[in-house]
Amino acid sequence: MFKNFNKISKKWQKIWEKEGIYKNYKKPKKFYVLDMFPYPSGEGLHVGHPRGYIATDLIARYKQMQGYSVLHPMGWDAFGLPAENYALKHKIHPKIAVSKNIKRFKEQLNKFGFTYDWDREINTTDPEYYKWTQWIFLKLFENGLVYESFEPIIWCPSCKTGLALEDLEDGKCERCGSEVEKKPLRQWVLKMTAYAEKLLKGLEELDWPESIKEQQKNWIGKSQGAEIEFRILNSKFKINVFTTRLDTIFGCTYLVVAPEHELVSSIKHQVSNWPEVEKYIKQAKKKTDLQRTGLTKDKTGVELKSIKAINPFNNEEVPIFVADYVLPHYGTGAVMAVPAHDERDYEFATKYNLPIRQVILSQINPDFNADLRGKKINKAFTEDGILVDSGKFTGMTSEKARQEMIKWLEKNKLGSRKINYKMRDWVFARQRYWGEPFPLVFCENCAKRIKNKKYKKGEFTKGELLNPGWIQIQEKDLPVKLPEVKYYEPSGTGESPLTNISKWVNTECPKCGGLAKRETNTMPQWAGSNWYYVAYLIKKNKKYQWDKKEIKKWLPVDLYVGGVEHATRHLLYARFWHKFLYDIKAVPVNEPFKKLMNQGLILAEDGRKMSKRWGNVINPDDMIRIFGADALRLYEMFMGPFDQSIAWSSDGIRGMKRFLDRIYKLVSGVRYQVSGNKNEKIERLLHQTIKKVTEDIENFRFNTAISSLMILFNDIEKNLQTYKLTNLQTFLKLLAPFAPHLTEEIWRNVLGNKKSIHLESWPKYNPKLIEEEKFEMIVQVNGKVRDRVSAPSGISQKEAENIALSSEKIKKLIAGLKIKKIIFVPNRLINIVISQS
RNA sequence: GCCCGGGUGGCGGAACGGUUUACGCAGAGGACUUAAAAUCCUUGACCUUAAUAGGUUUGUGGGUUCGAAUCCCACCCCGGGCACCA
Repeated sequence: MFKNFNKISKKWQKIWEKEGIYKNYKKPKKFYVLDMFPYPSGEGLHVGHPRGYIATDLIARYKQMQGYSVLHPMGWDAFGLPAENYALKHKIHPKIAVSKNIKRFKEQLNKFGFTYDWDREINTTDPEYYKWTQWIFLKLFENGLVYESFEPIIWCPSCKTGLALEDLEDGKCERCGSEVEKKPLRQWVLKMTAYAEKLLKGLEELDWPESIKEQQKNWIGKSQGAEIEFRILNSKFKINVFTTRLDTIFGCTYLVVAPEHELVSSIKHQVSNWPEVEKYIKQAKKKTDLQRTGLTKDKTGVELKSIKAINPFNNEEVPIFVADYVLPHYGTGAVMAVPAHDERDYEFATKYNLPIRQVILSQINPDFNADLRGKKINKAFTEDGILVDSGKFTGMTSEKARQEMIKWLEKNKLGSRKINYKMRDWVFARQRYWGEPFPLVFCENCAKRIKNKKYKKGEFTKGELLNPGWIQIQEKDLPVKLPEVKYYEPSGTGESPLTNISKWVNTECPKCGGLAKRETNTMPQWAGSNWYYVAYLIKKNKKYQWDKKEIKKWLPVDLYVGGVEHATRHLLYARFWHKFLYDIKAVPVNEPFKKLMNQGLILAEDGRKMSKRWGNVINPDDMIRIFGADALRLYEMFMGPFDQSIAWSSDGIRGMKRFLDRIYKLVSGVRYQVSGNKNEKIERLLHQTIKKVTEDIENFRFNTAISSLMILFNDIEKNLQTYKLTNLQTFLKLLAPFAPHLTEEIWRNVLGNKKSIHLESWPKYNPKLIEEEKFEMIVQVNGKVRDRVSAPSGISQKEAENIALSSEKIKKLIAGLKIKKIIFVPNRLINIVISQS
């Protein structure tokens, strides 16, 4: 190996830091480029982690050269289960573990020569930081977007905490892989569903990968339909059902309610087979969602005997079933079953021998109709069609019928238009130590006062009235600090370990001054990452001030880079909080991240994920030691398309080192023409490269940008004597964002420039200089390449024909055959079409 | 089951209606060296041919087109997401 650049790299990193070349925030145009901040785990970084950071760094440098004020900060997401589990395993306090890990991560990152402004470094576990996490929570609470719930939630028996739906992977705990259970638990829940429509709508204007938008859209899961009221025969009770297929209602032959449905217990005296029903319900409630909804599972259910519901459209009496395939938390927890037109209902009806009645005819496939009508149905027809046997709606299309039927429902006050979302409210409490404490206390006295309505108007906030007894800590008393403890193991009882610290728990009520107890649950890991992109903007002297001027200056984030795995977690949560902050006018824009890019994974050479378990982890420290930071940076960008997963290759990085060595060798060892004659060929290649590299960086096609830089350099090497110094300087500028250390060394040390290359301006290309004067014309006969001839650029079809037809090869091929037509693509090719003999 | 993304040399990939295989890696041959490493030069899919040359080839099969890796239809395989949402 020619030269190890590590000393050089370190030298420049120090100088850049000292000169503060990345902290130029005075330019009028701003660019905020953000990485998804890492979780400082005990394992340290492997070469896959920095792939996104290299890209953002490259873009930061590129934008700076284009004259932008570039903000590129970095920080640590350090609360939550992984840090706490790591601490438990290694028997050190999470606070110590976190600071140790951060130190390690920072060292590793700094070796890459990234442009981070470390003055703005943030850490979600810093009380000064979580003061504002708590502040946002208070605002949510105050505005009635937080409620206490005692519903059974998902519980991980290994992590000993409740989880949100989003924390599951394949129905198992995303952190430890354990089978989860259901457990009734006191919970704080955020009303994320109140923002469902805004979250969905906001997606439209975002420059995000379509697949991520699609994932969020599916997660939000909007359906438009109708809610219909079914009366119960001989009873005051009613059942409301939600359907998106109102047009099929004449085919409804029974109703199904979830075991949790309130109707079931309220009318149990009228149910003749109650013991049987009760048994079924008990069993169903024990199951987790996975067991209940697992795809292999057969549908089961039990009829509520002696009870009938009345279909408001035809006054038909239909039986009612309890079945666990109906979900309690979606829609009304009850459905009208139309077995002829819904696969699930069809399956259930077939199993329990219930009538199947077709009311929609297929317009596309009449065979299907013949089968359905009269004869035995063997499959549900779930598409739209034409209504039959549907009273006055017969003959309408599904679309039209849905409209008319809703009108009819609304007129007769039997139902209405309704929109439902799959997304659920966010279970926001964890029964663990290592998280943000809630800024809430419980006061018996205030609870009583609220219940007895003995309070002054305006004394309690919306949230306090919604959750009687829960009182907000005042803003001036934030942060509520996480107490220092010796033992922080989760109790497993569903109570947080904080419960045992009576000194901390017992406090004074900020409202009435009476005795109060602190909330002992903590916030989930995602809380701190919900607003960290704002935190960078408002940090000053280790403290944070909600500085609206700074926020306005920088938001939204212009470019956000990170992994796809956050599609329905962090990226949805953060958008939710942001939209809330927008509504209370704490931020000036309604979406936080304008453009999003996902980096692909870097897999180990064996094609598996890098993991300690497989012993296939590649450490960037080693790569940097052997090949240098620039070679590693360049290689990670060159490997393949940025958003695609790709396997590491230890040979590949060697090639990059070779490329850099060649550059250094050439520039430091040879004299070049300081002034030379104008060389059009070189100018052309140079300007083509400027264009290509610029466009490729804009489009995240770093691999092809690098390859065009290689093409240019190969030519420089070959024809060195014809290149001018300025040509070489242009090449170095184009390479600078990719290989910042080497280019800086050459720029300042070898070429003797005073100012950093990273403060130079980005080269511009001249479109006129790109045009070629000659081109290689492809001559095809019947679409097959038969010859290549040199031709002047811009020639007409006639001229091209003459050139093509004078080619000996072509003459031979078409001799004696009739030319049917000639296709000419200017500056590219000519295709002679002849009749086949 | 549904929704995305992807199948191109020995390998990573490039080209997204017009030369398939840019650029890089690995390989082969050569130069330098006592030798090796490093470096530099040459080479570069497959089949037929002594060579010239011709033919085949972008997962498979069909279609549109003067011309398809690229557009359309059907199927196969790999990766990811969602999953009884009425």
